[in-house]
Amino acid sequence: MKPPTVYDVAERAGVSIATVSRVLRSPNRVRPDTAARVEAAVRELGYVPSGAARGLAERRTGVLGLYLPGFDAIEELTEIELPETGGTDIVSDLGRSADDHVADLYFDEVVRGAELEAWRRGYALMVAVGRGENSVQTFTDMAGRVDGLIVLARAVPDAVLTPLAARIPVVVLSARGDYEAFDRVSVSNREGMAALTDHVLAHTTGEIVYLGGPEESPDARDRRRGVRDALEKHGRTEDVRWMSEIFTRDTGRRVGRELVRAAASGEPLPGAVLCGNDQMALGVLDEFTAAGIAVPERVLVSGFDGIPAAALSSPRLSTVRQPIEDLGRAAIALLDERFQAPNGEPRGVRLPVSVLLRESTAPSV
Amino acid sequence: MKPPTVYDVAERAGVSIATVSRVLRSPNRVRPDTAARVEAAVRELGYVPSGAARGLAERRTGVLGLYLPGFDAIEELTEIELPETGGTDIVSDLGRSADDHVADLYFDEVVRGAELEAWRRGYALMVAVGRGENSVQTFTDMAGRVDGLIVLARAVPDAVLTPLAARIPVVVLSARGDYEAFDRVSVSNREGMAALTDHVLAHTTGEIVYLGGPEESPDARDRRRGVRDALEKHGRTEDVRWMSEIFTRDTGRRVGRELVRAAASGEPLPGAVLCGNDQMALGVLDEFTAAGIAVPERVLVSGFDGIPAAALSSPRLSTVRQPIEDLGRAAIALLDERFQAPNGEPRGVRLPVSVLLRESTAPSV
DNA sequence: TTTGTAAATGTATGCGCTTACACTGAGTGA
DNA sequence: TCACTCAGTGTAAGCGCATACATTTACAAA
Repeated sequence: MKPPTVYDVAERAGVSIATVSRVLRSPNRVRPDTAARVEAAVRELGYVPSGAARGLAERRTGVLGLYLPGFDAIEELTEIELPETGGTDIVSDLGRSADDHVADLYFDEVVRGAELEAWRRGYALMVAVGRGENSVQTFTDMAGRVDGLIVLARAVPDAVLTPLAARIPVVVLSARGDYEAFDRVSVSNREGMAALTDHVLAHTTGEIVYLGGPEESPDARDRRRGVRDALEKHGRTEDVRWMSEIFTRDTGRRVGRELVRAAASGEPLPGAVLCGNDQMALGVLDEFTAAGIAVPERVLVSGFDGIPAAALSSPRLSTVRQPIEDLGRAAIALLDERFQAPNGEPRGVRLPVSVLLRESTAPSV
Repeated sequence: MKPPTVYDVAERAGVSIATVSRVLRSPNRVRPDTAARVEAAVRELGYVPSGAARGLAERRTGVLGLYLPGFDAIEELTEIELPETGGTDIVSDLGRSADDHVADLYFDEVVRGAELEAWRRGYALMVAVGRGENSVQTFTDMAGRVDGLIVLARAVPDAVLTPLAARIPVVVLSARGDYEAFDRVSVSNREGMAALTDHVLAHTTGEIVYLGGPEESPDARDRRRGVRDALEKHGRTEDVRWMSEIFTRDTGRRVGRELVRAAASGEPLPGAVLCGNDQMALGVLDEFTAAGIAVPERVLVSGFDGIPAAALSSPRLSTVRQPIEDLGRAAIALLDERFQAPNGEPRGVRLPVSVLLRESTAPSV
């Protein structure tokens, strides 16, 4: 049974398809009684206009796209069970440690921000993620169905992105120096880290350990640069021990243990351990706390990201909060503005970060 | 400058549009060298196939839809600033209470689950939310552009949903007794609450306070029924004081204060305070802790939902975790199966909940 | 060489809608 | 009475693609 079309509605209402279309698009251009007849026919047939046909005829879809590179969480997904019976699973959850519960998938917040802003402005949002070798395919697929597109920097080869940008508005997220031909949104990663480091340097004269993320990560690089900026400002570029590790709480614990051990064997504790993200910093805190090393009295610790857990630790963690959700929102806003002014100069928006000074770097009194 | 079409590509490659289409859809049906020529032309022109045209011709889009009713978070959104300069905002965040930071928008997880599963299965997901009086419009708009649709129960009038379901597969989320003609997914709200209550009743002989959500909320109603089920099982339906309030932490605090005050003026403390959600329970805990009333030694407290904060409180909160993310995932899975078997019986999937027994209801030793 | 067959490609149609343009008829002013 | 408007409606032409069917080509067999 085929879905009804304008033709069916037109026939039933005794009008032409043009009139049907008008009733749906510009109701004030038809006489009220014909409109009523058409609406009745629509209702009786359960007619739903085909978005594809409309999009084709109108050359716009009212849909915005957000494209993200694939991430592990998807690959790890297993088949979901579909029980009809439900049931209750009773779990004794006593004595577990209250930790990595908070899945802090960076993308999540971007997606949510984009969704909220898109909805607010009356667009629908289509989200797709690349998977394996089909990712370019997935991307162009999506590009073909939207009026504008948001892409995470480096998620798509330039050879694909550049020609596309000539067709529809494209906003690049987290672009750094590159992508100057595109509208783009980023956050002040580097400045934020510099400001936090600045604060820390003002409160300790000891050695600084910088526990940063992997060399390849652009985020990690920016944050490292921020640290260096602050060190240079204070003329203390020699006081630092640089480390590059993966961004996990376990990494933080491991490094924390090493520092504790070193201290036990007589070496001085560093004045501060700056971390490239909150998870690492929490790991370091875990070990310091376990070893009875008082933070911030004996050593300062700081993080980056502003995840919720950073406000629940003890001591609470000084950190830099990135407005990730705003990243998504701003991108949608940029797209929307680009529709108004298709040929303006590319805009680069930089969102401010918040340096949250909390107990873990409070100057020892 | 108009986007290139198959015609442009065909002309450039010196072939017909049919061949271009074949190169894109079924590459093994064209000679490798023609394919190469076409691909070159595609690249040179920056051709991106129109999703609308394709959808129209193929009568499918590869897109699934998720429709949610509007919620306050959107209405409250203000215009976002788009600064070009970035900057750093330094905030002294000392001494703040570490609390409602975690925005636990129920929908979030549904959306995320649906996204993950859709991506995993190679679909794109389109998410839309209804806003004000245009919501039906938004809904049909979306319905016209997708191959299948997920809708939250009651988000759309039956008069709209029923005829649509004859056209494309529709899955209803959180359907209760109704919606039997649709594929649907729900969780064992009632059974979960019954199981948790059962556990609590086994560990106290005192009065039970049930601090539930608003009467109108179907969720609240189901949970209340679960409590009643357990009370009946234990023959203690008289031991309970029922309360219906809005689902906030402040509500919990207010009620907590009342109980503390009553206790101070000589009334006995209840044996347990069961709450309709975690936020309320955390509010109650806040006040008990502040007043020095030991939980679980003097009174048991439980929540519902399994939000992250419930695992970070002290004592940690016993609660029932709903597999919200799975709700979204299961819905997508159902849709996908429905594509295989368009005419099967409607399926009702019930997902199991997990009762998480933690310190807040641990039997006093 | 001719013929048969399969692979490769082209032609033409239709998917369901919007909209420019053409047409109709009722109302207007002269 | 007769142009002349103009609101209301119809006609028809695409929008860009996939694909059934028709045609051509390549190549093996006769």
